[in-house]
Amino acid sequence: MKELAKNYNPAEFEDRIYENWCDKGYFKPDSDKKKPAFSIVIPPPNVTGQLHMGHALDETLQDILVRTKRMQGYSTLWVPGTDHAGIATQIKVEEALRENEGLTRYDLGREKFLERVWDWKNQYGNRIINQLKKLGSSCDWSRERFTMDEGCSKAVREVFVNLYNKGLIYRGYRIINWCPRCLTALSDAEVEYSEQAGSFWHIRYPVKDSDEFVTIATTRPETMLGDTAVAVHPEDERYAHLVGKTLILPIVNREIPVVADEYVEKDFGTGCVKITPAHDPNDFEVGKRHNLEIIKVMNDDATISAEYGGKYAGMDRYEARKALVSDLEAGGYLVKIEPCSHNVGTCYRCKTTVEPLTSDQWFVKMEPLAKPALEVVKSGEVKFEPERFSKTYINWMENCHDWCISRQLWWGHRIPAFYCQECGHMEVSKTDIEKCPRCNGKVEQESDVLDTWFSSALWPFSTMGWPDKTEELKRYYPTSVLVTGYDIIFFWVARMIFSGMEHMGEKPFSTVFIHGLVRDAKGRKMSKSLGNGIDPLKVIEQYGADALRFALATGNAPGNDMRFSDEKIESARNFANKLWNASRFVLMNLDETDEELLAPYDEGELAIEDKWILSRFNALAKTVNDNVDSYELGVALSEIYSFSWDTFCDWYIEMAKSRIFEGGAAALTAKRVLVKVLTGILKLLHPYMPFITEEIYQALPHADESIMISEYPAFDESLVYKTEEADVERIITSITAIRQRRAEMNVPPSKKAKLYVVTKYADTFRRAEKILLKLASASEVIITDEYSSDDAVMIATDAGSLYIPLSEVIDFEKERARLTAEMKKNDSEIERIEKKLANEGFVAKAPAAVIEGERAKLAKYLDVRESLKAALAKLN
RNA sequence: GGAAGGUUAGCUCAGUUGGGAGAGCAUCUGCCUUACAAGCAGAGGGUCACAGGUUCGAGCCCUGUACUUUCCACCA
Repeated sequence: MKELAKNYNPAEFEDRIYENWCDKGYFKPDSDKKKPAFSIVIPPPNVTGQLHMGHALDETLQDILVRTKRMQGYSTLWVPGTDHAGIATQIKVEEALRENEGLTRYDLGREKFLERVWDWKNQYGNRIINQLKKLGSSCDWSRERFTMDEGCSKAVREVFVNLYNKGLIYRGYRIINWCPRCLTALSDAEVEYSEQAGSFWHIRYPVKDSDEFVTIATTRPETMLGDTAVAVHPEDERYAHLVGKTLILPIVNREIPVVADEYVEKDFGTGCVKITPAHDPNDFEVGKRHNLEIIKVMNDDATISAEYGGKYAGMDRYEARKALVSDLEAGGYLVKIEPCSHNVGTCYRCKTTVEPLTSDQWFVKMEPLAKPALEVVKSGEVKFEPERFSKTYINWMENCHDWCISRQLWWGHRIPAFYCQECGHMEVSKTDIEKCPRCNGKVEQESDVLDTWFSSALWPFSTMGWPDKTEELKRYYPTSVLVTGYDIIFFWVARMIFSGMEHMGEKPFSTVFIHGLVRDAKGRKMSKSLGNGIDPLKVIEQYGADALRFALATGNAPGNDMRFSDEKIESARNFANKLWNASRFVLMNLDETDEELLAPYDEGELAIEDKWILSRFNALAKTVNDNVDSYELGVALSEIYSFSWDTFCDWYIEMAKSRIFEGGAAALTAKRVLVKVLTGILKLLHPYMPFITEEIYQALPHADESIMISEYPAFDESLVYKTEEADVERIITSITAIRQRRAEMNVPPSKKAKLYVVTKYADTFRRAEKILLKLASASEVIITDEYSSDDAVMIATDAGSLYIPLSEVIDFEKERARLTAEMKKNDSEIERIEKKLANEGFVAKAPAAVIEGERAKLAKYLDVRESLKAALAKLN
């Protein structure tokens, strides 16, 4: 038997334990085919990223599920891996390149630059993986994947070509979201909107060959360089006469028509809208309807183009805006400037204001893919937990536009389209080609890469070897549950679902377990710019991974955001310390052999408190299992917490002490029960706090090589002891009442006093005598039919009347007042219940169990009344 | 404009089919009781946002109001 160190110091054992688990191969799925399968694929963190609290929460929840299922006898597979994170990674490498060498990626060229990114990936790719290990994650590391590894890349090509051949991927000249900082197109999901203060410029456009003007209102005057029409509502009488007329675009002096389109709101602004098809999604649609010219006035970096910019060419879009406004004013075209606030789209990676512009891009046609993906959620085949997030999903899926998947980056999966330099033919191919299949001319591959999320969407099956028909897919697909934050339902969850349906013909997972964000103590989002992020690794260093996991897993409901604070982590650490010390106590009293301690006991030797704690533990096992099944991990954990601390430590250990210190057969029984229940607690807790539970388990007499491969406690019918539970609850009630009275009278525990008990549960009190002596500061327990003197403190409980002769500290006047007050309160309770039971509606309609409960309560209150009556009679 | 959530103790939050509200931290009192002061024993503290409704019974279900958070869409 091992002894535990005097103080709980997680840093001493966490790494050692983790290494051992890895060495033993416990994280690999059990090959036993008879075991049911349970599988999870990790939401792959960015390969160059660093562990943050969001990961820590996500990992913790997954690990809790995986470890629980593993102990419950499932063959569990948890696939780890990382994401190449196109834009994010490329930006980082470009920044380093600029800082260290003063170079841009163009200086290096595509090939050389990509070599640098791979170097970077190889340098930092392990960092995040090692950080995940620090948390205790029980992933099968032998199956670690990367979204750009060979297998995943193969899957990406397969999917791209299949979708292209089905007409679900197409190339087109459309208006898209463009980030002038990242120099790439973005999907709708990658644009974040933020409310910004702006201005509403009212500008006059003269009507050709007339003195008339129309006044348009715009928030983006600089785009007027690309105006190709002004639109009014077809039923707007104010402007009906102008429809079909021609306007002279100020400054530019280009002629543009007035068109009628229902898109225009008569009552907003001036009722006239300038139409810039190249730089506004709505205008683009209007332009299509009226066959308007598309004039793109901006370059990729959002400077004004030389072709259409005139004197503004080369200016940044905001510079150009300023210059234009001032020129308009000078020319007498500016009517007024109104302040207004409007939503501006920004790049989700760099927060630069996106520029809508027309461009040649690749798209995924969403409508046909969305259909089955909606069906599978609506039918409940894929369930969101909590349920409300399915509405978020359905709403998005029903309204999403085609997905722009091409990115003007270098880091990513290069789109497998090949353009013939001779005949212009485009060939989409799973394998690289060099010659045009039509004219044998030289081909060049599309330079764009795919959206990062294109490959993440395939993660549940690409990591299992698809497109090959592998054993893994057969056994572990669909996966059991996906654990992720609500912030990537659109980016990732939705796309995995339609991808799974399309390519596998089956959902990728049965349940989507959604969690919220981890915020700082003040409720703010943790962010680099605020500098309020809490580093999980530092927390682990200081408090241990178990404390971190506990703090993250408890105290909040599924799907809700949570705050992380020192107070929370300290409280978690304190719990670990409590468990540590309770275990130390048990261990320091074990001097028998492991065989003796683990030997099955005879039920007959059990004391009532033994049966009580076994029965209570059994109920706990049921609650924990039930709550895990319904993804209420926080509830499960807090049940384990309060049982361990309040029930086991504060009551059972204290009760067991008298027998333990006495020695002999009774002591052995007590020790066996202590070991059994403590081990049970450790097992239930192991998925939540894997390290400390293993460390203690190894020190205790134990049957399995490791706690993580032991069997998870489950409800056991043979361990229900209703009678003993009620008996011990009565004793606890009595002890609590005695302590309460003594505390009120300022009698220290060290001052012992006799305890006279008048009760109908004499046998129970007799069996609990030693417990009462120890926990109720009794010098002697006298069970009697009647207590006749009037010199004692009287305590009325439903278990009986308790008398403590402490005449020297008693103020009889106060005693009388207290007992009278208690009587009054008790009577009002009696009255309340009697009234309830007299209510015909209640008796007729309430469930039998509820009525029975009320009757039992009434009986208790009536017992208390008897006790109080007797006491008051003595005082009067 | 649409949708979802929140409003419960001083603070942060639980509260799972409706059956007289809980935890952690904080506060107050008393304890170094041979596992633990990161602890032990007690105590105080809540018209469960507000107004109606359903029900024998509502923190929980329904309607409305107020404040608040987030997401989506967007009228230039």
